[in-house]
Amino acid sequence: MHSPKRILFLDLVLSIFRLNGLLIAEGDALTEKLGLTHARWKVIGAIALSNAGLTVPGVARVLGQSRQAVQRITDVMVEDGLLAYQRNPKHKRSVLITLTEEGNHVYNMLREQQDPWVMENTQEIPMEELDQALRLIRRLIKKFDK
Amino acid sequence: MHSPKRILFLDLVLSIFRLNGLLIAEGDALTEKLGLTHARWKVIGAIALSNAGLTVPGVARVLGQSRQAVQRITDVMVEDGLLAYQRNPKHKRSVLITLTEEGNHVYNMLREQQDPWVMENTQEIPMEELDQALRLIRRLIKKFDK
DNA sequence: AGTACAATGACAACATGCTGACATAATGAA
DNA sequence: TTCATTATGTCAGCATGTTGTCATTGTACT
Repeated sequence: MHSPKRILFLDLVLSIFRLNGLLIAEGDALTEKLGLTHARWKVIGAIALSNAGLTVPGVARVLGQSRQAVQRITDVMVEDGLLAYQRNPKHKRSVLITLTEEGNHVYNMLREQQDPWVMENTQEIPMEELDQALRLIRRLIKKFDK
Repeated sequence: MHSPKRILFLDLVLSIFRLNGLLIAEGDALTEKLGLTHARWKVIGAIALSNAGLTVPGVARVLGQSRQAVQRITDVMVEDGLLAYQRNPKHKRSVLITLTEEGNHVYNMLREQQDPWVMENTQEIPMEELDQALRLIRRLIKKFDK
């Protein structure tokens, strides 16, 4: 049962693992000067993109991670002055996470690094191809995310 | 500079992170009964697929990981009797990794789990789409793997 | 042959992810 | 309202990945 499809799929899985590792390395390199890491990059991005404000479990849901993993990151980022916890009118214990002034500044600098990086890595790739790949990946995500 | 392409690419990056996490969870679930984990799944697969025999840094190169990470896994798997280190005629210190009888047995059982899993998750997806996505991902891997 | 450079094993420190467990708060159903 | 269920914060243990360092072995070049 070494059908071509089987090989193709396992190849795809291994390639996802591989690309994931490389993207983490890219993220770390990209954010090194800012004192960030790839994990903090993900968190600060999620918070910056939210309009209504997010709680810790909220960020975890957005990123598809455990709330404990996110909590550990945000706690450190609050210590470092990038994030602040604010009272949540809708919940007595579960506070909202916001960017501090410094956090906003770091996010803007992050964007200045990230934008050329995105440009550089997509300019030769047609949007059509990006879109098709994204659709397949989303399809697989939906399959596994139950 | 919120070009559609930029959004698309960042979306793709986040989706890769997400799918990676889900695949790890799938791998853990798939191998749980065999006493494996997703990391050991990757290693045993790499070794089983190699004809000539692999060293620890060799496995690391195949998987795109650090040799130290692989070494830690293989050491435990040797302790557990799944792998064995054998003298390498080409190198005094860097031994070859082989599957023990038990390791082979576990790999065969792994295949019995893995094959239906692959079937189930690809039967509705045309090979063409898998192939296109794989090509794009490989293209990105090549870009970042320098 | 000799020597510089690369590859390897071994150990350590650290970042990040997961799950489990427990107490407390929020929510929904009877 | 009361009670069961769910959500959340917190702490702990563990698996896995990274990088860094050092000693040793292999390789290649002069």
